[in-house]
Amino acid sequence: MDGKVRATLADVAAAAGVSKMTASRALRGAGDVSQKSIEKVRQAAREVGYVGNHLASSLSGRRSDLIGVVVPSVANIVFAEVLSGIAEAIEGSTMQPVFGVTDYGPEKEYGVIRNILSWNPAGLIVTGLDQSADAKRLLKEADIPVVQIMDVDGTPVDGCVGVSHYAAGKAMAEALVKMGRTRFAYVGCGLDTDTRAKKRLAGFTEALLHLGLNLVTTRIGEGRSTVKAGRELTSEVLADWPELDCIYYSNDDLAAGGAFHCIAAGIAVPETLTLAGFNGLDFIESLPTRIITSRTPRREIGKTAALFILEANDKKRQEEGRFLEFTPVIEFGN
Amino acid sequence: MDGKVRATLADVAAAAGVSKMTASRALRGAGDVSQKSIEKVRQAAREVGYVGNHLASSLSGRRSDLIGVVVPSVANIVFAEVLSGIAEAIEGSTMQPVFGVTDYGPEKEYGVIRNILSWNPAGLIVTGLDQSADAKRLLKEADIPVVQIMDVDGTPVDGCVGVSHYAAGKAMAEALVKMGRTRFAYVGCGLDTDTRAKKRLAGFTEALLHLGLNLVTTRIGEGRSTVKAGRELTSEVLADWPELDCIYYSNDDLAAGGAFHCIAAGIAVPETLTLAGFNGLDFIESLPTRIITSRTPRREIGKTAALFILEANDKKRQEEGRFLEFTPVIEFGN
DNA sequence: TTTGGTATCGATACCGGCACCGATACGTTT
DNA sequence: AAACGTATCGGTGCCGGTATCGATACCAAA
Repeated sequence: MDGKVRATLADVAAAAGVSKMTASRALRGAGDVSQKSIEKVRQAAREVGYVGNHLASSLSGRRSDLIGVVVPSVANIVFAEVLSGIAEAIEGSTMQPVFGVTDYGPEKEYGVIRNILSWNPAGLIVTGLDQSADAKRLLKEADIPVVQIMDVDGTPVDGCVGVSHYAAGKAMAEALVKMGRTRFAYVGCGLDTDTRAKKRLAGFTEALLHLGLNLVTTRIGEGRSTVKAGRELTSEVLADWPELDCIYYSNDDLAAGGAFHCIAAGIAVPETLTLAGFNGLDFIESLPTRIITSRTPRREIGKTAALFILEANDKKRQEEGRFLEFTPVIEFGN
Repeated sequence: MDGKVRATLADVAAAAGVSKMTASRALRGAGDVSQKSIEKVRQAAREVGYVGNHLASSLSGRRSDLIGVVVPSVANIVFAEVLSGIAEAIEGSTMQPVFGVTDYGPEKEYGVIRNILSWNPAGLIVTGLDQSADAKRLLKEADIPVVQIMDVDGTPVDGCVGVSHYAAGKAMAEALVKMGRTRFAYVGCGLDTDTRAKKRLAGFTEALLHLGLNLVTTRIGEGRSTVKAGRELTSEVLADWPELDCIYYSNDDLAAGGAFHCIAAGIAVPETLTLAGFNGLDFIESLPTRIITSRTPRREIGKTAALFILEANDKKRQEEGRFLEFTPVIEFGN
């Protein structure tokens, strides 16, 4: 169109016959501009194809329109839904999410947080409460709203939205015992890095103990939690312990794998063997067998966290870090 | 630590007893600095806790370390895996992905692209080849590497990585006919907005026609593609057309729902009824019934697209837009 | 000694916006 | 007519880096 490079505010101002400042004010709806000027500037902006430059305005206005999001993985549908909730919340605003993936690695998490902070984001959403001490210091000194999500078992740096995994594990144990189950196995994957799954397991065994019961066995797989792993681990654990009447999985993916094994092996679920997972993934309810699960409001968590940040940016005063705990609902299927 | 605000390059320079320029060069490994200065500056940076400011360097260096990513949805595991591939590719570089969600809306897509462009990204990855004319103009004039992903049926603006959905639909039809299927139904969701699903359907019916066959019926659901919708639609379509021996779904989620219906209804799959989907989602192979699917390399697509952009940024010369077509592999399960 | 080359460094001028404050125009009050 | 208030606008100076080019020091070559 105009040859080389993108139009700047100066081009718009020149085309409209006003100063840069007036053009700037007109375009972003700041006061002190006549209606006539506003229209002239808008028209000029359209003509030259002005797009604006967030980098410049963020640098100048010492507050960017970027929201940093740090998650352990995006290939996991749970975090994808969190992202989706965040995207929903900032829809309409000029905010844009920029994300980093930690692969459940604390050192990598530190690097990602550092990197994202260097974009001067308006706020930061990070997964979990168990960052390294260095990372927490970074978050504390950042002087922007920080929201830690998914977990509430611990001390948040600032804001916090999530569920108590410890309580979720406990509640599930109690529900299963109430159903008459007594011979439990636990099947999980990647427990060494997934601190939240560990908290659920702790709550689960604690509650069992309280009821005079114990886990018959525990089987921890290598690698990521997948349906396939769940199917294999279930097959293995049942071969060793055929007397089990209930398996608690670290999440729904594994539990679904267990369900598939049972269908293939002709095991009656939930009569002979009861399966329980965590998350309440949507497809669970369409499964041909009943899986018990704790439904977590993943999208709401993302949405709420983003809203916390939007709010904190609106009001000058830096409020106390906001806190919201959701309680997972146990779904028995039907 | 130092009281109010983050340390800047000037602080580092002062602490190291050199000029801003020398500090800048030392920290980013540009030449023309003595080893001694480099160490002094590094030490000083560590002491004052320097984090850098991407906004400033991007504005100054007229090239940012941001990669824009535009996807129709993140709640869909397919695009989540694409993001995962992108994250993997830029791991180690200073690049950071910033993403926008279009919800399959062309106007919203235009807005998102515009918004992301205003961050002066180093490159842009957008889903599909079927943007609005306005959006395409934006992409063309952006003067940065643009990679359109997932689809190759059409004319890319610049780079392109994906699969031919038309060919995938065709290949699936041919494979199913070869297996002896003759009475086909098509079940899909959201066809009005999902242009790639539409291309698969076109290829599928075209191939059937070529083989002297026709779709017995087509059932298009409202809303998003979910396992639940697949189960319901399958139940409905089988009630109306019990003679069907094959259903082609717009994707694997729906097909899995179909499989669950068949398990619950006691229909022999694949003997009585063959089910075919699209995507090759991981959990398909663990299903207790065999579903046929076209496996697409989603993570590779994301990774390759990001690599295209990294490459284009390395070399000064703006090369021809790069192009890579993957061929989906039909998996019959086993 | 003079010349020339290389390695190292710093001053200056931006990048593209926005905050701040002063200037101007015009209508109103006294 | 003088003084004042309000609405509208523009100049200047940064935000925190980097590109560019010139300056300086030091050593080898002529």
